[in-house]
Amino acid sequence: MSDLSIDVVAKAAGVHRSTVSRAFSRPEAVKSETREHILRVAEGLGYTMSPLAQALRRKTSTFVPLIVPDITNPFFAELAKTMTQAADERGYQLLLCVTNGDPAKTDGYFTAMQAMYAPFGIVAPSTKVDTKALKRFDFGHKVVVIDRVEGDDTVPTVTVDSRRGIMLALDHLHGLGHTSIGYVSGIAGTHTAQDRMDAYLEMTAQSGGTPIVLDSGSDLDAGTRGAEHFLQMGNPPTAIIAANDMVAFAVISALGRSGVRVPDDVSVIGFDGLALGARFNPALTTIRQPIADMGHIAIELAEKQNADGSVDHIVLEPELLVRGSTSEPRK
Amino acid sequence: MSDLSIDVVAKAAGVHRSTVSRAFSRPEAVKSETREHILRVAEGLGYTMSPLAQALRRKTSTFVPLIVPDITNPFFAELAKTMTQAADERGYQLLLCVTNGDPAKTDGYFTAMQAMYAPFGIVAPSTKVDTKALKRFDFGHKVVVIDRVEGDDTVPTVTVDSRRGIMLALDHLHGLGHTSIGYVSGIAGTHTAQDRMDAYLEMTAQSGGTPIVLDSGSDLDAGTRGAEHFLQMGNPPTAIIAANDMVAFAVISALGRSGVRVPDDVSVIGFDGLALGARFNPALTTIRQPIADMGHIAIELAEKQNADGSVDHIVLEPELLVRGSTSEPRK
DNA sequence: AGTGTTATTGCAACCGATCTCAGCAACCGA
DNA sequence: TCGGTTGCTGAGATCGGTTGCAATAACACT
Repeated sequence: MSDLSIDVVAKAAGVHRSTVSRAFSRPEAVKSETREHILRVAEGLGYTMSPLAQALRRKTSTFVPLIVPDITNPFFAELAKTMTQAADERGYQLLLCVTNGDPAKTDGYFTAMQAMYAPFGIVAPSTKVDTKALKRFDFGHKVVVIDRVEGDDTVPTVTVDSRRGIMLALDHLHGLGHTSIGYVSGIAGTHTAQDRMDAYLEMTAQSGGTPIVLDSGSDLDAGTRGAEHFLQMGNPPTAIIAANDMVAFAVISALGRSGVRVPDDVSVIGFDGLALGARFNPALTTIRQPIADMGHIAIELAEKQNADGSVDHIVLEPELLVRGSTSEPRK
Repeated sequence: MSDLSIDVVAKAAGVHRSTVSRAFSRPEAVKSETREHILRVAEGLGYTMSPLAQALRRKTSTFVPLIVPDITNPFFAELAKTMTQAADERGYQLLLCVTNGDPAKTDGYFTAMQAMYAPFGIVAPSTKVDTKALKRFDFGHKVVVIDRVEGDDTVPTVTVDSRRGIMLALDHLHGLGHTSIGYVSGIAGTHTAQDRMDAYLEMTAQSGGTPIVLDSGSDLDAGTRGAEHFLQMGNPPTAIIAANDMVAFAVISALGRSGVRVPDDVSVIGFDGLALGARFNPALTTIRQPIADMGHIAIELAEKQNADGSVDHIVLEPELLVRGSTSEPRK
């Protein structure tokens, strides 16, 4: 039950250890008869190959690091979940690395992963990624980023169309009859977050409205501050777009503490489409990002880059998810 | 910048590779002069030891698997977060393994971790753990379980005192004037979940009340069903204890959809103390589990067992966290 | 039968460390 | 001055596989 090395199996099967090795990793190079015999013996012994030894010799492994700033944030949690699945559908093992937003830790993970011969990595950043830093590691040449990156086309990315998402939100709110719509930024200092805000600013201006940015911070308290700001206004907007679901939760919670009801007094729409939103009070209307797709695509992109060196930038379509936190403005 | 093996450093420092090895892993065995020189050279080259090679040779590594059923569940996410920290404070690397409740996957992770020479593992189960299954792996002898386990004292555990937690909740509610208190179970089929429910049953009976179990399922929809049950009652309880925070969220959300207000119409108290609860609407009153402590203690227990073979069962004290979802019953 | 291919398998070096053993120099006491 | 420690370093086997190369077997063809 222990100490099962390849030599043990080899002996038991009456062949050389290299043959056993081939039987597992290059089946076509072994006579099918022999192979089956070996496999049977191995099976009987309960033998599995050591990924460590394999990686060491092959100088490549199946460990795929997913680097996220905070696993406690449901967005990253959902990403981690779908990526785990996507990864082992393809025979990889996802290694979750949590940085807490500390760049030093990110660096640490990169060197570690390089040492583990990870074939590539996925980064879901909380701030604008510094591609130069990424490339200080030769490993950094094989990274897929879940965000838009600026000024560097050499790293594959997957994102959703922020403008389109904001447009969906705005259209939904306009359709309900809202004309005064506020915005609360927050949490992530990524390009994506920036894009959402820019889109909001631009599009409300275009439609003749006045942008009302309730808070533009990028920490966890943006939602709370946005709500406070809202409460202090003499003539507050009738609807609020939150940069992401977590912020929307915070906004609604803070508003509720002051007796402001959603959607009765003000409509709130989020951005992310977290499963959790369906269990919020009220259930959150939001712009859904296809998180599951993002996971699969990120891995495909990485594999593609490894294979033929191509660098793609995939932009996914978001989708409006109407639940309970938006309604017609009260007259 | 690449191909940095121990031999390269050895050559550069003019010593044998075994000396370099010692300089890193057994500093006291090398003349301090030599050691410092080696370290300096290594530093200059940007050298780090290969954890793979180390693990292979030493037959022990610093990889610590944390096996959870669902990382999307904030409880496990918070656990993962604190354990990550606890782990690398002690020089371990936490490997997050998500099973989705599939025992086969759990098995897979165990063999994998055994192959990686993990010194021990932590299991946060979603169902009663089968210690027999655990021990089919020699690795299984070095596992700490985050739950109470029955009929097997040989595996270390860390839990919180469920009875005490329920008592805290009941006392709080009684103090506010509630006499009719319902209960919604849910999500986890663990001993812990069982204990909470048993405690509720027992203690309300003791205080002369009638237990009202709104739902006793153990899936994600228990909360919703519990709320439905509540709505159909002619004379519903004035307060509800939820087996955990996620269930409480679902209860409040479902209640809200039917126009029932928390805490105005009914008080709801959760169990877990998730950070997310503070951002719920209303902010959730709950029984806080010391999740951070659990993480640290789990690792300590594992190390202790590794060191002297001792098997401890730590029971932590929960704590009442009063936020906005409970108030006096309406008359 | 003789020769050229091709399919299989064994051999042995190698991946990047660790660790036991042995060698050697400096040091101690008598 | 000599045997006995002690401190430090080098040699080389080893962990569990992989892989290029050589050897042999098997088969095809003329």
